[in-house]
Amino acid sequence: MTVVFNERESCAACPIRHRAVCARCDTDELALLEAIKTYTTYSAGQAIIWRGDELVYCSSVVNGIAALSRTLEDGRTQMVGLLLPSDFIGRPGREHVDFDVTAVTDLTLCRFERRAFEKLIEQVPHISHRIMEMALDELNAAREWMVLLGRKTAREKIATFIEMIVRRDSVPLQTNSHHVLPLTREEIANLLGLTLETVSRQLSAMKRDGIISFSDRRSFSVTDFDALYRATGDDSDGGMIV
Amino acid sequence: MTVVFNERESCAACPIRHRAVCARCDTDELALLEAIKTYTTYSAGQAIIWRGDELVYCSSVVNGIAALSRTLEDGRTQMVGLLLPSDFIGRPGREHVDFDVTAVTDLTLCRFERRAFEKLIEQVPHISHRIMEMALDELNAAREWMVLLGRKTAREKIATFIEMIVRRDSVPLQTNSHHVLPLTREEIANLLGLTLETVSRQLSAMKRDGIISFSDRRSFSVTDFDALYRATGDDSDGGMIV
DNA sequence: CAGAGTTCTTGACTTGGATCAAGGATGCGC
DNA sequence: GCGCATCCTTGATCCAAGTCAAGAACTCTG
Repeated sequence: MTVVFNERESCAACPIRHRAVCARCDTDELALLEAIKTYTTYSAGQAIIWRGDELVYCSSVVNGIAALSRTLEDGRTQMVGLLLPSDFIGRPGREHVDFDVTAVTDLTLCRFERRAFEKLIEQVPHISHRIMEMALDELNAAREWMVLLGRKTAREKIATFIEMIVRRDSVPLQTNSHHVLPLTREEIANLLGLTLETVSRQLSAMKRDGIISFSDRRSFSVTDFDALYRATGDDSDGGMIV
Repeated sequence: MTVVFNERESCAACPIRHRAVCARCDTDELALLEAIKTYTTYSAGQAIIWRGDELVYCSSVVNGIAALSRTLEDGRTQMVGLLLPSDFIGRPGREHVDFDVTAVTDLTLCRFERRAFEKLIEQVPHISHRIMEMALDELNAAREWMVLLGRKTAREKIATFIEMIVRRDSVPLQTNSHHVLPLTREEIANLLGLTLETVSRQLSAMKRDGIISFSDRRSFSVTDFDALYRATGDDSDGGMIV
């Protein structure tokens, strides 16, 4: 299991030191961030902020998973992103929050008061440069997800999601290693733009087809990686290029 | 109509001077960009770059509209963004292009050789800071679009699209001002994750319902703005906050 | 380990949007 | 201003995924 980061440790020992907004900072710059940081923890399922709230803090995910989502008037909800360790929450320069943020698992955030953080960004180009890189990467990921939401079938969506989980856990890919679904069926549905029944049916179908097998409802392994990849509907060229 | 920017004019006279990647630059910094810029033009329908191509240039749209899109193996295509004047194309730090880029209308780009541009970014924090802002805004827009693609009905998608066009053209909003659809029915379909037949039917339905009226196939005005807004399916609170 | 609340699965039925098909409008080149 | 290509509209039919419903499998609490 993940070792929980001890809050008292310095930034130098932080598990996301080399991937988060601080990645490009040298020791002096890190000290400036360290001076204004605080940690907060949330337990699984807890709401963190709501759309429309005043944006008081910008944060990095230290460990755990959070979700960004939007709910329409009648209750339809769409997740627009999963936030993993090192991912950034908040938009420096904005007064209000644009999406609901929820803790999917138990979660630790490294938090900066927004105004102070904005001042720091002006002084420390390494921070804005890093946020630029991260935002451009996120933008790419969001656009890939738009293709999934707009054009893929339920089967392709599920296959893409499974493949994403597997790729995230283990490079290089190997058959039969064990993976955990971090989300409930309903959360998967909200991420993929489906209903929970369709998610359940497609997972059962992929099990029946010998592509994946479940040890319990949340744990699976891939039994036919080729078939999984073919089921994603992705263009075979481009997939390799990245 | 839009006045076409004369290439020979300096950056100081550029129509996107205060909105593009150079927006935060002072006169000296602008000179550095000016030294490496070149202009290129494309005519409507022309392909600019393809996914997988080597990323040689980063560019800003000076005038016209470009589209970012991705096509799956079997030909299904999804637009993942419209690029309007001042929008940025390319990802400094990446070797390859991630999405196809096409000129939707006649188009002028202000272009920088990628390597040189990356060096400049390291020297001039105002540029990376501006790209950070722009990328975070784009990310928000992409996420809003994900909600549309994942959860909205055909009618809501079309209403949201129309409302977007109208808002873009004219603030404040007024009934009966004239607007132009910059895209064909098929392009609208690819942007909204629909088929061209469904787009056509929904536009006809909105005409029948007295929400919009067409003077020709590409030009319309809004006859019932309230009904249009209600048809978007958007949450009434949040919509106002932004 | 009993009972209550989740979460998940599966079946039966419905439906919104896709697909297939035909014809009309518009624009462009010669 | 005729011929051809593109773009758009409308109708008929189909099907993937949504909805509604019931019950099974977990899991948490006392």
